[in-house]
Amino acid sequence: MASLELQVRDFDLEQIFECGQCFRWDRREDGSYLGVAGQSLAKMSMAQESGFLKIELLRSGDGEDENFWKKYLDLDRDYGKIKEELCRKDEKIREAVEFGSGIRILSQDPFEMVISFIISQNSNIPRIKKCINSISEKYGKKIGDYEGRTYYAFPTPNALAKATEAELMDLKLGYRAAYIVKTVSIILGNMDNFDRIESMEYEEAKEFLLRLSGIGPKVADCILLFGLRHFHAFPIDVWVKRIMHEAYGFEEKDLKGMQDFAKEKFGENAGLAQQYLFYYIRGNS
DNA sequence: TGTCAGGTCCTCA
DNA sequence: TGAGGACCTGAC
Repeated sequence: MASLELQVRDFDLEQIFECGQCFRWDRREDGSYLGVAGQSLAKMSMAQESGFLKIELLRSGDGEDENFWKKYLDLDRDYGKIKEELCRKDEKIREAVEFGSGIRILSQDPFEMVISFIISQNSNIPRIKKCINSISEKYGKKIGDYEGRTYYAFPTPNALAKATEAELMDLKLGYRAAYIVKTVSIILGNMDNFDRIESMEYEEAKEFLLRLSGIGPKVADCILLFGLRHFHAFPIDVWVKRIMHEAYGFEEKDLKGMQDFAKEKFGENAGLAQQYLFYYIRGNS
């Protein structure tokens, strides 16, 4: 079994995996995290020597080498500098940054993000995780067994195209089943565009996403931030509404005001600011 | 048992 | 345009 040791800064496994950006990692009793990324199954823990992350590659997908994990964990970005800039903005964001100072934005697969965040609407994290695991088990490629459990990769668009609405309803996706069937069909019909979505500008990518079924402004911004690395995307969910009301006095309906404010105040790092604020309000209420 | 959860879509003024 | 209700399901 291969393993990697990577030097990390501004890095906290719990904060990264519990800040709501991903649904495929589970905390173990010893504080390590076990999960699937791409076609790989891995276990992550902090090495005794502080500042080193240990990644045990329990099953490794083709080409998913050290560079894959560096990109996945966004290790080449200087979060220290970004945090410093954000902290200068005001007292509230400074508190939030200090509270979640080890958060990093993962670089996840765009298609997986599309489906995962359609599922996330009007739901909660345990249920979202269960639905994503069910979909992966039924339509994804088997990765391997570990400690008595079988792990599967998230399905490709072609594999998920085999799913019917009734089958997805059986997996307890509820009314989101119809959205997924329609969205997968639209994506497969526009594969040329979807293939180049990672190189699109924010506005073009968002416009494309909003044409899919079951994707509104909030879900689109989650996909843009967590799957397409648009760091200024500022997803506004109920928690962000809450903290924008408490910290900055916005009416909860005033989404446009919040977006403009975030763009103006946090600029190109609005998405990371959103994660700090989100993690802070969830951890303090 | 009822409420609410990381929203979107549809209808109707 | 924007407000308000419907929508699957399950954790709490």
